[in-house]
This record gives sequence, C-alpha cells and structure tokens, in this order.
Amino acid sequence: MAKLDFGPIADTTRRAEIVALLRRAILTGQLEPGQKLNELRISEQMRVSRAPLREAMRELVQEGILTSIPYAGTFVIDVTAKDIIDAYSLNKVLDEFAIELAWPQRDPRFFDEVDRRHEAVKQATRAVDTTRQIETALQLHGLIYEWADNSVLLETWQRLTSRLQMYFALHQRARNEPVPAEDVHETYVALLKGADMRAAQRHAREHIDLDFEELLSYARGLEKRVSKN
Amino acid sequence: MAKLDFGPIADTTRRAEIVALLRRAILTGQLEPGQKLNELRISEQMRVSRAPLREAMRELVQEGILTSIPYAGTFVIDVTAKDIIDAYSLNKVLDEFAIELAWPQRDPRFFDEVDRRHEAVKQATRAVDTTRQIETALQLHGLIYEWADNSVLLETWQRLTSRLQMYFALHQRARNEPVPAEDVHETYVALLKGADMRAAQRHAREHIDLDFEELLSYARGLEKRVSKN
DNA sequence: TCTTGTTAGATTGTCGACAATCTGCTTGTC
DNA sequence: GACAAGCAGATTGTCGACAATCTAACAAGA
Repeated sequence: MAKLDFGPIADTTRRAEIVALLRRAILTGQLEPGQKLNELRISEQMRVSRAPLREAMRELVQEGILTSIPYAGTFVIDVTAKDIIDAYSLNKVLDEFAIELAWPQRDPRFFDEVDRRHEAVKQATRAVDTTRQIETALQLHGLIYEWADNSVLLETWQRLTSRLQMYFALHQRARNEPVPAEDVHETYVALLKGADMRAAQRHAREHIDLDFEELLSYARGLEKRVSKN
Repeated sequence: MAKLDFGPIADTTRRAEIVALLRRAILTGQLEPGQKLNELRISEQMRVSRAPLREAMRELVQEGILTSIPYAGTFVIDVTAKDIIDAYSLNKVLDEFAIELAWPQRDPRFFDEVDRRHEAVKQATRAVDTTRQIETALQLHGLIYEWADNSVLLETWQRLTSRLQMYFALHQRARNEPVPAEDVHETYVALLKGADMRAAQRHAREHIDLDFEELLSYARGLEKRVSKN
C-alpha cells in the first residue's frame, strides 16, 4: 500500500490569510519600509474586521518585519545598512552549520530537490520575474536547512529569510535594470551534490559575499525615510 | 550638564502585561508543556477581555513557546529530547560567533556588567531561588550577545533563551533536589575578562556540554504528555 | 514671537456579543 | 453490540461599538 501521509489541512482562518497577504506585500516591497499600516483602511480594503487584522499584525511584528509603537501605530521595519550587514554575517555562520548538519543527511530525495529548486530559479530568471526569482533562490538556499534536521535552526533561518527577501526586493526595486541572466547558482549546486563538504561551506560563504557587496552598496545609499500615512 | 537620555516609556497596554504574565508562567513551568490555554478562563482570571489576551497569545506563538491549532486551541509547546538537543547545538554555534564579535567590543562597562551579573547569580544561588538563578545565569550568558552589536544575532539569542529557560525550569522542577551550591560560572567569567578569545570560546562550548548532559538525561525521561484542560 | 493650554479629529486599544467550528454524548438503526 | 447521525455544550474566530490615547491646529498669555 502506498504510504500517503496527509499534511495538515489548510488554516482557513481569516487571520492566516491576512498574514500571508501582508507578508507578501511587505516582502515584495509593495509596502515600503517605515510605512504606517492604518488598521481601519486595511480592514476595509480586505473586507475584514480589525480583530483578525490586528492579530495578524502581531504575528508579523514578532516575525520581525513589522514594528509597533503603542497608541502610535504599526510600521514596516526600517532597513539600515547595519541591519543588512548583521543579517548577512549571521547568515554565513548559520549556513556553515547547516551544511555540516545536512551533509550526512543527503539522500536521493535531497539531490532531486536540489535540481528541482535550481530549475525553478532558472525558470524565474528566464521569465524575468524578479520577485519569483528571489523567492526561488532563497528556497534553493534553504534546502540545506530543511535537511539539517534541527527545528530550531530551521526556524531561525526562516525568520532570517523574511528579511533577506525584503532586502533583495528593495535592492532590485532600487536599480530597475533587468536581472542578471547568468546562473550564479551552478557552482553551489554542483558542490552540494559533490563530496567535499568544506568546499561547499567555503563556497557558500564566498557566494554570499558576492551578493552581499551589491546589496551593501544599495544599503549605503539608503536615506532615512519618513513614515507615510 | 549631565547627559541623561530617557529611554522609551513603558508599554502600558494590557496586551504587553499579559504577554509578560503568560511568558513568566510558561518559563517558570507553572504552565506545563502541552497544556491548553483556555481563553475565557484566563481572560476572566486576569479581568481582561479576550481581544488583548488573544493578541498576546499570538505573540507568544511567534516567539515559539506556544503553539496554536485553528479552532482547537493554543497550547504550551511540547518539549522533546530532540528539541533540547537542537536548541543546544545551535546555541553552541551562536555562542562562538557572539564571543568573536563581542571580543573587540569589550570595554570597562562590559567588565562591570560581567561582575554585576555574576554577583546576581551567586546571590540567587545563596537564596536558593531556583527560578531567579536560571534567569540570572542566562542573563550573564547573554552579555556577550548584547555586546556583539548585531541586532539579528541578539534577537535570535533572545528567542533561544526563552526555550532554554523553559527547559532548565522543567529540569529543575523534575528533580526537586536543591540547586548545586558551587559556582560553575567562575571560570567562564575569568575567561571573559582575560585575553585569550579562543580559550573563552572553547570553554563556552565545554561548559555548555556539561549542563547539557544533565538536561539531556532529563529529556530522555520525558514521556508524551496529554493535553490538559 | 515663543510658549503653554485647549480642543477636535483621527487612530489605536479594549470590550461584549454573535457566528463558526469542534467534541463528546445520546439516540436510533442494523 | 457496533456504528452512523444528530444534537447540546463548550471553545475559538470574528464583528461592531466604545474608551483611551495621540496628533495637529488653534487660541491665550507672557
């Protein structure tokens, strides 16, 4: 008998859907950093009462992409150059650790997934779908975390991912030139499938530094933003 | 003129107070793992409506110490041996990183803080106040994170701390013998004040392993718990 | 002119009630 | 007795209204 384990049914609460909508809006840059979220307006737009909206906002505050000041409002987090540096330097450390943990766990399904996600990135690149390209690249990157079999590490990575995605989206938005067409993940994928763990760790670190430089140049250009209504 | 910079005023929303109350109850083990949180009952006990209570619970869910199933309820997270192992192994990695970042940042205020927090631990130990002892020990431990000057790392550590505190509290609760009177932090403190960073990192790792063994033996004895009303 | 007090409007925080969903029990049927 | 249907109670999710707080504009006084 085929072993088909059903995943949990979809959370069909308004709250969950609101969280997804808001998160997407923030991570794609539709909601700009520093921008204030007006509860009444958003709840009306979504045809929802303020209660589930506020609960959703609480989640996103804890997730680190919103910030809230009592009686003043809830805002999209501001992005400073330091934030980006901090996130990236931590990401390096976590990557190294994740690769170490995931390495002995690699199995056929892992290798399949690598290719599948790599393919998704390439497709998004061809389609010049910037948002999706960022999304898929991070998903490829997150594979080692999923295979590391450490729930706390995975959680930490997911939190970090939110910000990284936001940073990249802002970056791409700032320079509105088309996305690089070359495939920067080729080497990384090859190393993940290879036998030399140290090499993979080294590459992950260097690869990150590459993207980092670009992002940082953007970050340095960031000015303080005023909160918009 | 003395430069006194006022910190932000206290968040005097009911929500914030509820979060603090609930968190404390969970971290000290007053609310047991797996236990269900009945909204109506708690809101009545606290003389508060369900709205701010629910928002507070959302925060704690994202904080990782509560878990929620739509239309079923919100529960204190279950603690498995694997969770403890995962948290600790990540903690090791983060510690090493934090020491590295904090090392060049050490200043007179840092050394003062080390002593101050170390003193707090010793005092709690003398008073045989187990809860406070765990709290202060973690605060001493968290010093390197505060000095690392990496906001994302600090956040990550604080999330991790919540769980560690919970694990320790459960552990102490399980074996109701008094707390060890000897000062296990003496060496750590000395190394933090010393000149050899590598030695400090090494000790942090070993020291952790020590406590870890004890905690693990407890974790292994953990049985599945049924949810209580 | 600058400061301080006041007030109106907008927005967030909180409340009590209703709707949707789950759980366990009972009932009826075979 | 086993099993499904249906019902009652309890609990969570959502709503609309009210209270508390903030903001900005304006007026009064030094």
